[in-house]
Amino acid sequence: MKYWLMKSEPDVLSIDDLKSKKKTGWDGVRNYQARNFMRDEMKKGDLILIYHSSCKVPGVYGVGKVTKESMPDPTQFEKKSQYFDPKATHDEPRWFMVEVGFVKKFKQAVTLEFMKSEKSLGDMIVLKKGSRLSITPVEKKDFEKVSAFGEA
DNA sequence: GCCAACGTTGGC
DNA sequence: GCCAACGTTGGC
Repeated sequence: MKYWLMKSEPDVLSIDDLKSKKKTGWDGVRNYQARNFMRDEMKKGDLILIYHSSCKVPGVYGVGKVTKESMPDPTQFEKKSQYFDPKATHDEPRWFMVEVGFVKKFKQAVTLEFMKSEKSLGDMIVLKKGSRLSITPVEKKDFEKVSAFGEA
């Protein structure tokens, strides 16, 4: 089993949205590295730190899990979608997603500011300067530490 | 709103 | 295949 961190803007999908929807297709990712993680590496049962970006207090707000593995992202075929990709075909989809289920919302957010101050989390990719990747693998020890902080 | 960092595109 | 130009991300 692997561990991941997935970014979302709370205006688009917040941890509360995920809680009320129970699960959702993680559509709209248009970055090849992130796509490859979803297409090839994320497996059912993997746990996910749900991170909120582009908001007042960026940080990890809860935990999700992979409930369905790799499938074509339907928004690439929808002409009216902002994620429409004219080069994608049903025979050869370009973009893939996984389905993410709600696990829990932390008692307290583990903020970016806090994670930066916590030297033991220094290896996390999301903390690296200039890191824009919206899906990143997370080490088990870091997942556990962040979870512990969130539930403290 | 600014801007550094990064990814993608396209001319050559 | 290089790389300049452009677009996007995301913290601040």
